[in-house]
Amino acid sequence: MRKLARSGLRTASRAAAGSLREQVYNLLRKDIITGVYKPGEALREEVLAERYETSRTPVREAASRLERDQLLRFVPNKGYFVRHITVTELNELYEYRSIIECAAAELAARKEPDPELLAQLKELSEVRYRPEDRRSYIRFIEADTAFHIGIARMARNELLVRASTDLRCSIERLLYAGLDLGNYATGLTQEHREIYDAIRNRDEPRAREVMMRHVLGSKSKVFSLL
Amino acid sequence: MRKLARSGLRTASRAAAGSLREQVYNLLRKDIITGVYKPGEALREEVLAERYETSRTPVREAASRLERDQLLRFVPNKGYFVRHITVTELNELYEYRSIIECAAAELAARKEPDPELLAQLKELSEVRYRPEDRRSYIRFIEADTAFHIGIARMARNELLVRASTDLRCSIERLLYAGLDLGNYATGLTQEHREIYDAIRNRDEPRAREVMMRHVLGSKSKVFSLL
DNA sequence: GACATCCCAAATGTATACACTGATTGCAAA
DNA sequence: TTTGCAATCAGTGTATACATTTGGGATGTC
Repeated sequence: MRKLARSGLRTASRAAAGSLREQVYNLLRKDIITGVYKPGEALREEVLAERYETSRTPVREAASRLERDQLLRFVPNKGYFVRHITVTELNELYEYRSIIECAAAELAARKEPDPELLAQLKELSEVRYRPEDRRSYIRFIEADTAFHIGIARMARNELLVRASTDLRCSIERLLYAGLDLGNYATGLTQEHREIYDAIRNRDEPRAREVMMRHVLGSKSKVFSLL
Repeated sequence: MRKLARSGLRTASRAAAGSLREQVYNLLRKDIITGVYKPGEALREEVLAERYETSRTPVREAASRLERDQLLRFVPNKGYFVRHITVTELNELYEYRSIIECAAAELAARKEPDPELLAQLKELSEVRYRPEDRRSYIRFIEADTAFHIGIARMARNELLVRASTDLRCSIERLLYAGLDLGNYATGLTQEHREIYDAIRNRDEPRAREVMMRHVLGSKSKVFSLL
């Protein structure tokens, strides 16, 4: 049985993707974000181990990370459950997001820019999606994530980068939920461009302000879908 | 050998302190913060397992949490190392701290206060320490942590509470380092009182401003010890 | 003497067996 | 019929055996 598993796809992908716990983390994270597992669903270690062709140990380590990412809830002696997002938590999420990302935008505008990062940011800010085109929407989500994390990178603060990265778990999950609900992301590209411009112009107050509008706009779009 | 371990102190403390991984996490965290392990020191899973009278499994889970807390650095296939704090990281730490804690103070002043929490905050803000008295200084550190996390609680945002809690790992470590270096914490009690007053008076701009001064003051004190 | 190669040892990475706990169900007695 | 107790079971908590990787040291050759 070991031999069989080892000889599968896993071995090939392993060298590329790192340790099993990382692979499981990435796969499980994606499956939760994209809605493969429904909120409230119980995830048992053994079942997950089978599904991802590994043992409980890497699954446990991946799951405990996902608990920190707010995607899973852990109950001692009971197991892991896909988190529900309550309205209260949604409010807290966007409040926190505005704190982190507005600070990141302001700092990104303040500090000496890395030309390469700036160029990447420009490209990312121009990614659009076509309504009704699921694939282009998914590409947009990925660009959106890279854009927002890129701003934290420009702020040159690893703790902010990490906070932004952590936030994206929850945000992407909402964006994927919006996928089935209509044209969530209308107008976001234009806002991204404004944020980029403010940062390029080293205009700190405007960078903060435009980012705040962007976050609040996203929030009200999400709430309108409820 | 198992039997022996089970019959030791551990069994008694276990029910109180929760699972072994939690116990190991708390003990190891404390030992790193208080300087039992020196920066750069390599911590091997098996050795830690012996030291805390358990096996590698809970140690691994505790260590991976401590890596997220910025107390350990993990190198694949090599192990865990107690983190050095560089000057760059110290700057980033205080920059991030000011973002999180100023936002928390402002929100705490904005939102409807919980009377019980407010009373606790008042008490905590009054804790002083006597110079040269190591024990009173340690009590002050604990009160300081509870005070700052308490403000995040008043802000009624779990994500902020968590961010503040995470920050305290690194901050406490600095405070314990200051323990051997002199009267680090002079004047902090007075500043705590000002922060408390601003929050009680629901004065948002002042809460933010006083907290900013407090954080920047702490930062320059830490830097002066280098 | 220096360098390259191979092998071994030490440490983590993973799998799995065993322990413990909490919940549920079934049975018996009131 | 209802209630309480006990036994069983499902699932995590922990320990440990085994696999894999990596770095260093020893040995051999140029």
